[in-house]
Amino acid sequence: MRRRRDETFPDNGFEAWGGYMQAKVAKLEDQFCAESEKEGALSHIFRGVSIYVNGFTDPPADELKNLMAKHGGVYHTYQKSDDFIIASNLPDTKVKNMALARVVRPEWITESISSHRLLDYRDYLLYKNSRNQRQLNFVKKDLPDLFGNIDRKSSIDNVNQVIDTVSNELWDEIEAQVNIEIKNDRESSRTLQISHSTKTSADPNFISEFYNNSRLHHISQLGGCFKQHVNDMREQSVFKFPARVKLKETLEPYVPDAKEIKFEKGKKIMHIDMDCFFVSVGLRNRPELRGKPVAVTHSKGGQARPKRPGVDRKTEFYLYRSKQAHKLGKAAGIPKDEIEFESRVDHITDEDDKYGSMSKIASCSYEARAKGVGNGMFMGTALKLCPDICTIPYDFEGYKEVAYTLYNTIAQYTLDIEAVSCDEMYVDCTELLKDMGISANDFATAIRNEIKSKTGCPCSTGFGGNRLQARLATKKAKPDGQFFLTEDLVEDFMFDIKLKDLPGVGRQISQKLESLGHTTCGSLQQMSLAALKCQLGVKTGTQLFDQCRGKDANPLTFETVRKSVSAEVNYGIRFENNDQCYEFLKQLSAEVSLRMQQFKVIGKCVTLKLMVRAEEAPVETAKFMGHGFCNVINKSTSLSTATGDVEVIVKEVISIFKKLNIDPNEMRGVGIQITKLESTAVKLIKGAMSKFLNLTKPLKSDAKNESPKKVNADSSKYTQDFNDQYLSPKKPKIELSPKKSPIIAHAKSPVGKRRGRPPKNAKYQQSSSNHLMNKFLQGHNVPNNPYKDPMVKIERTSKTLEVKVENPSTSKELKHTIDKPKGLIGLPWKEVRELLRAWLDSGQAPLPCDIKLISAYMQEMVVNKNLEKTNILVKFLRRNTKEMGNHEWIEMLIEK
DNA sequence: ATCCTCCCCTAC
DNA sequence: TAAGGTAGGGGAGGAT
Ligand SMILES: Nc1ccn([C@H]2C[C@H](O)[C@@H](COP(=O)(O)OP(=O)(O)OP(=O)(O)O)O2)c(=O)n1
Ligand SMILES: [Mg+2]
Ligand SMILES: [Mg+2]
Repeated sequence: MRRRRDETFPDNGFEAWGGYMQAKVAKLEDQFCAESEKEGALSHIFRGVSIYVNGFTDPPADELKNLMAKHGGVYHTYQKSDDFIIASNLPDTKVKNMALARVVRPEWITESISSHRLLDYRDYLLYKNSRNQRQLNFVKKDLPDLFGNIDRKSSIDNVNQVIDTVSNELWDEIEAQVNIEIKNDRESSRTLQISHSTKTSADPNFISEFYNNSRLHHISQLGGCFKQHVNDMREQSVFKFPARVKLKETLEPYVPDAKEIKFEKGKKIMHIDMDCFFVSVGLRNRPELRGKPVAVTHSKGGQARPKRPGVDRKTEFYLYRSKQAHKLGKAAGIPKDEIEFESRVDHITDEDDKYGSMSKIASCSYEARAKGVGNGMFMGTALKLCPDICTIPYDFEGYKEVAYTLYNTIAQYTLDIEAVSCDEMYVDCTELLKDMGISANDFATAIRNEIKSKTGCPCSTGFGGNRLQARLATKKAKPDGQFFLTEDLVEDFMFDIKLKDLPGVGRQISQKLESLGHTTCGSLQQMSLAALKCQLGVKTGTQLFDQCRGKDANPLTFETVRKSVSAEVNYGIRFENNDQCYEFLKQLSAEVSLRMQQFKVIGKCVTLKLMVRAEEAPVETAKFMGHGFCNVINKSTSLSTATGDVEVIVKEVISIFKKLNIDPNEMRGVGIQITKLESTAVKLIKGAMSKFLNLTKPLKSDAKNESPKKVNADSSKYTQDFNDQYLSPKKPKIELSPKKSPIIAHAKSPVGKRRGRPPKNAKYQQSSSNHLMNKFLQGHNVPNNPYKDPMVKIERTSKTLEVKVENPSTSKELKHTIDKPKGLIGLPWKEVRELLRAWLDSGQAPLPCDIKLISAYMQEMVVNKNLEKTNILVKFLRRNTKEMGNHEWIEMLIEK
C-alpha cells in the first residue's frame, strides 16, 4: 500500500490599428459616466474607486459594472493603472503577471455594498504575499507596535488615495480589528491558532499564496511559456529576419580566413544562458552590491530563532542520509555503512543557531560561488561558507521581463530555437551564420552586447558542433563570456570535464559512477559500452558513452508537444481532518483544470500523488512547514474518455484518496497530474476558412469530438481575456517599452514536433488537426523562405490539404458549413483576429461563405453583448475593405 | 514484443 | 521561519 517509502492598456493586438483603443476607452468612459449620472446612484461608497474585471467572477463583470455605477464607482472595460483588478480564480500563470497588491476578490464590492460602506480592500486581496500582507492577523504584543505596522503598510503599499480620502471608515475598520486583536491576545493561544491557520493548506487562499512565492513554480511556468512562445513564433512567422541585415551593417566586413573556426559536422549550435540569472536581475537596481557575494532567497539569514517544539533535525537528517546511503549501496553493490558521500543536509545546524536557516538560495553571484556557495543550497550552509553574503529578495516580474527580452532578441535573428528554461536556450546558428556571412564570434559578441544593453544583465554563450558541446562551452564561458568548442579542441576539452557537469548526470548517477572509480569524462572513456549499459540501463548507458567523448546525436527540438499537465504542493500541507483534505483536492483540481483549459487539452489519465510522513520521521519537520521525510505514493486512474472537467477530476482524485486510506494528519504533500492528453483546440488555417472547417470535421470526429461544450465555451472566453491581457508583442519595437508586460503565457494548441523523437502517444498526434497542419507547414523550415506573407502560406496549405484529403464531397460539406456556420463561434478572440488579419492581408476577394462565417460570428458577439469587440471588428473591417455591402448589414445588426 | 503503471532521475 | 514545482526521459516488472 505505501510505496517505498501602460501604456495603461493591455496589449490586445489591436493597438497597431491606429490608436483606436485609446479613443475607444475614452469614449466608453464618457458614455459610462453620463449613464450613471442619469440613473441616479444609490450610494457613493465607491467614489474615486475604479475597477477592472479580469476573467470570470461571481457576480459576473456585467453585474459588477452595474453595481459600480449604482454606488458611485467607475468600471473600466480595459485596465487602467489605478484600477483595482477584480478577479476570483486566476490560474497561477496569470497571477504572476499582475500587480498582486491590487487584485481583489469581487466580494469586496458586494460586501461593501451590503455593509453600506467601503470596506478595506486589503481584506479581500486574492493574493497576499509576505510583503504586502496585512499584518493584523499576526501576533502583536502591544498597540504602538500594531499602529506602527499599519502606518508602514500604508506607505509601502502605495495605498490608493481613494482609501485615504475615505479613511474615516477605514479607521473604524482598523479599530475594530485592533479590538479583536486585543481580545485574542488575552486569550493567549487563540491568536497563534489564527496565524497558524492562514499559513497552511487549510486556508482557502493557501495555494495562491504559496505559488505566488514559490520560485520553482515560477520558473516552471515561465519555462513552459517560453516553449509555447517559440512554438507560436514559428507558427506565425514568415521566417524573414530583417534584423540580420541591420546587424551585419554594424559589423566589420567579414574576411573568412584559413583559420576559420570549424565545428563538428559543420553544425553551429549555440547555447546561451543568463549569468546567475535571479541575482543579475536583482542587481540591476542595486549597483552597490555588485562585486559582492549576493544570494536571492526568502530569508534574511543569519538570525537564530527559537526552536519550534517537536523539531528534531538530527533524526530527520539521519533519515535522509540513510536513505541516500541505501540507494548508493544498492547501486554500487557496497554495504551501505561503508559508503562515503556528501549529503545536502550535512552542514545544517539547529534552528536556534545562526547557521540554521533552511531557506533555499535560488541563485548566487559568482563572488559567492567562489566561496563554495551554490544555487539550491540552504541559507544556513551558505552562511557558514560565506558569512558576509548579502541577500536580496525575489523579483519575479523582473525575471519575466528579462527572459522575455532575451528570447525576443534572439528571435529577431532566427527561430531555430529550443527553449530550455526562462534563462536559457539552444539556437541552431548554422543557417543564420551562413546566410549572414559572419563569424560565430562576431555574432556571439553582438548578441551578448545587445542582451546586456537591453536588460542590464550579463549572459554567456557557448558554440559547438552539437548540443552537448555547446552547453559545455557555455559553462566554460561563464561568467559574462563566450567560448567556441571547435572540432580540434573537443578531445582535450572533454578529458577534464567532470561527469557531474554532463547534462543528465545528476547526483545519483555521478555518485554511482564515482563508486565505480570515475569522476571525469576522460576516465569514463575507459569503460566499455556494455558495462555502462549494464550499470545504467541501455539508453542512459549509451548516452553517457557518447557524452564522455563529446558526442551527442540528439537534434534540437524547436517545437514541442505537451504531454502532461500537473499541479502539486508539497509545502505547508497540514490537515486536521478529511474535509480539509477534500477541500484542498478540490482546489488543486480546479487549478489543474484551469491550466488544461489554458493549454487547450483534455486528458484520460488522472494521477494523484501524496507525500505522507514516514513513520520514523518526526511530526514537526526540520524545515518550517516543509514536507519532511516522507513516503511518496502515486496512484492513477484511466478514464474511458478524456476530460478537463473539474468535477470529474475531483471525483477521481477523491476516490483514489479514499482508497488509499491516509490519515489526514500525516499528509505532507499533494499533487494531481493529467496525462494521455488530447487537444481541444480548433486549429485554424488562416484564410480559406470554410474549406478548412469542412476538411477538419472528419478529422475532429475521428478525434473523438468529446470536448464538452461547457468547457469549450468557458475556455474560449477565458482564453480570450487572457490573451487580451498577455498577448506578446509581435514586433521587436514593443521591446522598447519594457513597461509593457511581456507575456508569453497565452495558450496555444500544442503542435507536433518537427524534429526529434516521435511522441509516444501516437493517438494524440493523429487525432490532432495540428499535426496535419504542422506537416504541411514544413516548407517554412527551409532557409530563405520565399513566402512573403501568411496568406501565401495558407493557400499553399489549403491546396495541400485538398490534395491530401480523399473525401470528394467537398461541395456538399461546404453547403453544410454555410447552413450551420458555427465555424468561428466559440473560437478565441485571438484566433479570430489572426485569421481576419491574414485574410485581409491576402487581398483575396472574400468568398460568400467566408463572409457568412464572419457575420455569424459577429452576430453571436452581439447576442453575447460583446459590443466593444464587435465594434472593433467592424471598424477594422471597414478600414481595410472596400467591399462594404456585408458590413452595412452588420452595422444594422449592431444598432438593433 | 508491447503496453501499462509506478517509480526514479534530472533540469531549471 | 518559508514558500520543497513541473515536465520529460527512462527503467522494472507485471499484464496482455
Ligand atoms: N536549484 C535552483 C536552480 C536554479 N534556480 C533558478 C534561479 C536561477 O537564477 C535560475 C536559472 O538557473 P541556472 O541554472 O541558469 O543558474 P544561474 O543562472 O543562477 O547561474 P549560471 O550563471 O550558472 O547560469 O533558475 C532555482 O531557483 N533553484
Ligand atoms: Mg543561468
Ligand atoms: Mg539556466
